[in-house]
Amino acid sequence: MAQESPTFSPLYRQIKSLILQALESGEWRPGQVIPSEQELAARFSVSQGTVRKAIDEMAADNLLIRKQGKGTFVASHNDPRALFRFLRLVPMDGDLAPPQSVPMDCWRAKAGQEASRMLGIELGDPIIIVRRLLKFAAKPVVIDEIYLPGEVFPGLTLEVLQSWSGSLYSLFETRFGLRMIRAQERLRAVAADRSTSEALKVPEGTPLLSVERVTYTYGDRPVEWRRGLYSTAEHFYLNELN
Amino acid sequence: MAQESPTFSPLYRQIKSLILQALESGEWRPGQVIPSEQELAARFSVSQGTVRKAIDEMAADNLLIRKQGKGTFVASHNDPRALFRFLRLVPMDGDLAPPQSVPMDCWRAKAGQEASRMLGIELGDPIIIVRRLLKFAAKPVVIDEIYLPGEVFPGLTLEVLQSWSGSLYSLFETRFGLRMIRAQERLRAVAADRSTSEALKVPEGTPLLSVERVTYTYGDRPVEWRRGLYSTAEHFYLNELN
DNA sequence: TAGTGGTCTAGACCACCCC
DNA sequence: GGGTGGTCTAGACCACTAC
Repeated sequence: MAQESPTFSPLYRQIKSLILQALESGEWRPGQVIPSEQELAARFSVSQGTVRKAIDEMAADNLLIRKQGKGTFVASHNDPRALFRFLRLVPMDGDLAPPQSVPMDCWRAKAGQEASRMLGIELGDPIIIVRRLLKFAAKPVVIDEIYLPGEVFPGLTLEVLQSWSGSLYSLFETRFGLRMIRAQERLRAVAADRSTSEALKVPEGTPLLSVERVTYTYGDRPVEWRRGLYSTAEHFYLNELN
Repeated sequence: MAQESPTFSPLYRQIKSLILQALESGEWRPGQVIPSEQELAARFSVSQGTVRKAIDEMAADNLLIRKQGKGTFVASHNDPRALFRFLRLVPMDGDLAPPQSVPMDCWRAKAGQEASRMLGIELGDPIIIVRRLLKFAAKPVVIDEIYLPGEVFPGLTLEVLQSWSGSLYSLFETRFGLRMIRAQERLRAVAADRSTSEALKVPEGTPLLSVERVTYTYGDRPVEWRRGLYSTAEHFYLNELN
């Protein structure tokens, strides 16, 4: 008889969003354990099974990582397994060695039409632009141009980038407390222009894979827009379809 | 004290593989309902919760589709929602209308080096090669060359292809009882050769997206290898990274 | 009203990890 | 031995669909 709420949400989803809030607020940091399922069940006054289902979904979303016998951990880009989560480039023959990131340039600018739309900020807001090279086995394969909202990355300079040995997202997470959750990539084929061809050491006009990526943090907030040009002479972009 | 089995498999996974077997054997066909969770629980002598967990995983794998109040159904490529499961091409501005498939050629041949390796068959085994165009809004965007193991597709001819109005995989499923489960794509950028440029109506040398796909049916058995050349002037390949 | 999947609970036991 | 996540069960109730 009672009016059902038109936006009915099961208990475990409410628990999920409470845990999400705690993550967002930094109550538990990347790499750390979160409380056990029993503790969370007590804290939220629900059964362990309900907490379990919430955590199940978050583990499927790559937000948490379960380890039997040890506990549940906040996912981190410092984890070496996270390195290839957003990088789908694979050498055509052989081994999947981690690439070397070579920051080449880093400067400040004002957001133009496209950057403001992609990053969800106002026209003219401060942004940071990074140019960097990705090398596989000492050979240049990708040139990236990365656009970041200036307010989110205070104090980001070329020096900071160059002195960091891990991945870019690992730097963002450690230094700016910003965790990348998901991304969307748009791929096209383009011809190498002069400066790109020099950077990647390919003839001008060579077909390259253009990969535009928008990356989101908690709450589906876009915090990075980048365009990469991939030389696919000895590598390909691998995609699993399920 | 007892020796633990080194290949321990929980009950719900055993149930899962039993249900998988039933699917493979054709006991329930694509689009049909499978028995209710209660019935399956009785059949396998386990609790409903265990069956439920097995079905949960299979739904996540896109093998089954749950519909509250109605039942659980075998996933089918005849379902219009399945159309874009393997096709990641999206128009740059606007609407996602279903493309039109235009089969151009279909002939028999013997498997060469590459085809035999990709399809897991012997060198010289009979294969079928299909060439077809994909049109979006009446404009040619993709040219596909598709390699199929001959034994799996008896009686496949250009006529059969041309008289079928649905998707290719929907034809395979309906006519040959073959369900495509997952696929792996390798993307590169290449330059359009003469014949491709004519088919896609682009200048020779235009950068194109080369998409090589291997598609698998039950039991991870490869049953299709195709190479598509995508014109990315007005479309892009969209990929979600989670 | 009856049947389906979806949620929630409580409790028992198993597998794994660390002390 | 004691803690963690992982499995399995049984039962109650809710939400949705069909008739």
